[in-house]
Amino acid sequence: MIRITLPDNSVREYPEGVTGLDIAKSLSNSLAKEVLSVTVNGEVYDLTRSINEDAEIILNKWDSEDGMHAFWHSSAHLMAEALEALYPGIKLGIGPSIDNGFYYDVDPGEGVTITDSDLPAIENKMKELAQQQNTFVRKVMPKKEALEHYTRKGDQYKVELLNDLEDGTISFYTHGNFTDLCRGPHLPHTGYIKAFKLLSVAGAYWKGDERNKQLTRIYGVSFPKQKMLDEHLAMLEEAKKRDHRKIGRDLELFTFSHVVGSGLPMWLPKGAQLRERLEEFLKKVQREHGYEQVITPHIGQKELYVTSGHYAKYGEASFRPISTPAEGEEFLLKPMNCPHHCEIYKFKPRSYKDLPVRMAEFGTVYRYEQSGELHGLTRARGFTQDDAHIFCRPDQLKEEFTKVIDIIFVIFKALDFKDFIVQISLRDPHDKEKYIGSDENWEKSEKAIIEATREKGLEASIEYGEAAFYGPKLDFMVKDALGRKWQLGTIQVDYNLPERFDLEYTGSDNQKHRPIMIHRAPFGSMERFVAVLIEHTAGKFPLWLTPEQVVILPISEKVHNYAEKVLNLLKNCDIRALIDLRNEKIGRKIRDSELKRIPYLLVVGEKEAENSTVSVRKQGEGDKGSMNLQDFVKFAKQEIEKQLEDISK
RNA sequence: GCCUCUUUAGCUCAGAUGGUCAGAGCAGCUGUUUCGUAAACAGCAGGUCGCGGGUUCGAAUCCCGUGAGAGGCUCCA
Repeated sequence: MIRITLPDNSVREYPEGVTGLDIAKSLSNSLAKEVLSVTVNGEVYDLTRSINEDAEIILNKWDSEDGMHAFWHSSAHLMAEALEALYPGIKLGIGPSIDNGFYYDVDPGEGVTITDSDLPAIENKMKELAQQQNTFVRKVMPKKEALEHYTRKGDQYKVELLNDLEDGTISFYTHGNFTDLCRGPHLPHTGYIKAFKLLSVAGAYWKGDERNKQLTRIYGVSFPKQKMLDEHLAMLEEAKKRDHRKIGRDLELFTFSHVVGSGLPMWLPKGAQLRERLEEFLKKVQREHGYEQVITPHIGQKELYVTSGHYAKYGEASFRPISTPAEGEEFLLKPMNCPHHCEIYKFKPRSYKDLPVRMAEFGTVYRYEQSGELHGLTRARGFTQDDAHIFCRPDQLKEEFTKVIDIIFVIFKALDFKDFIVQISLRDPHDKEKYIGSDENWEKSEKAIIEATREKGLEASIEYGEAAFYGPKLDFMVKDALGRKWQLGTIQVDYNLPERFDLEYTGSDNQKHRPIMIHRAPFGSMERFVAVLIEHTAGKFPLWLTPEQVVILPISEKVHNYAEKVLNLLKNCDIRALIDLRNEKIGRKIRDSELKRIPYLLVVGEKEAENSTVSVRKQGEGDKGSMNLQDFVKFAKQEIEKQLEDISK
């Protein structure tokens, strides 16, 4: 007998070789129906895999990631089985579960393409196979035998995968006629997979390397119940409605024109207003933190970027240089602001007493992003960074770094971004060639970031190989409506540019010293930040920020005079108000204003005009009853002022 | 840049197998209506069907090229 410890710390005895499913059944029938995988001493097992020693176990249902991933992973196998049946000779790459479903990368063979229109047929085959309720059987095989098998089969991708694996740990899963190299774990049988949908077809380079062949990736998602699938698909539809590209058009915030060029956003009046308000807000916070605004030109000599190292790294993949007609001098559209700021630093000799120097600029930059990468405002070719560079002494580095974290917190709190991910991006220790600068400086800056992050009590993941080529970064990522991660705030430590631009300050010892640079952008870029803000708020911006705060809706022409009076009063109190004088019924005016996400709607008719009142509606909440006009003005002003106070705290 | 898909009026979309297929709703304009809390009624106007070639007696529809967009991959100073 072995001793099994359950999550509530109770201990039960079972015969050796007992399975997770056996244990679930012994606890309750309903549990046995819901459980999907079992975690045994920290390792996730199939429910049907025997447990041979004392263990602490957790039975994973759909509500746990380990349960869900077993489900999706098994779904990927089911799909692969269907694909093998429908496309003889198809070769399989990898087929994992992901955050919201699963995919399989396949090579359908020369001249065979799988398109969206083929997905229903694959789904039908999957349905048919799922109904057979084939059990997943795990088998461990020596590497040699496995290699022989796949070599014989001509499955070059699996052979490649096998070559990277340690012998002795190689497991295979078989269900029905389908066998796959796989770590597992899997569901007991395919019948668990009751509801699924194949979502899209995409190209994906083998092993994520663009030098390799591009395989066909099929994405899908599956659930234990049809109702859950329906809800998930409905949720995806809802998410599409929050897409910043759609809301941006509906609310007249920004637009693109293929005549101007792809990836070059143009801010419409309301969007420009919104953006300027955000910029003013950040400027104020930065002033309080000792920053000074600077302004630099949109172009710079090519030499500037040769010096900075950017030209060597990105020159070939950038917009081509522009040149002067007479002299043929080459200039680049600036892809970043730091070299210009370095030159401002050099404007005069600096003393250790002057540091830190904090130079801020809303700098518009242009980068040649690959055409397939452009994505609304989140990935554009022209965008404005809320950039700043801090030039400081080594002894100031950590404090300056943590102060930047504080600013980012102020911004995120002000705009109610609660779910952000913090990522420390370090260099790839196996590929140091990609980076410039000495090992010593890299180690110093990586250490500084890790320490500052720890001192701030931030839970950060460490990603190797994600650093900028000149230094490590601390990134703040936020997800969009469809769960895609975008980097917003970023802080980067840089020892390299000061060296390359030969930046100096005179120390208390009267010797020349090298300052350290911190690059930072709390919003990241105005474009990307506004995009994510739109998707988070669904266009319902906070009162202090929204371009139109109050709309006055007269019921008929008879009260236009009174309505105009209300408008002027609000405007005089610096409330952004507008009036709807259209010859429309009140229901229509309300609807249109609601769709424009205007926070307050003031309905005024003859009753209101007589008593100097307004009938107040709050967006999304309906009728709030009538209010004295003066009282409403006071109330609205107070609410706006309170918001502004709160966000600057 | 690569893979798959899409591209018809400002927006959302109809337009089997090429032949009154250039349409609808909303928005716009003009009238009528002066109205109490999420779409009044009527009329009018709007498009060389992304662009350029080709096949055909005939192309929105088929083929080739190209632009733009979507979902991914790669990339992201």
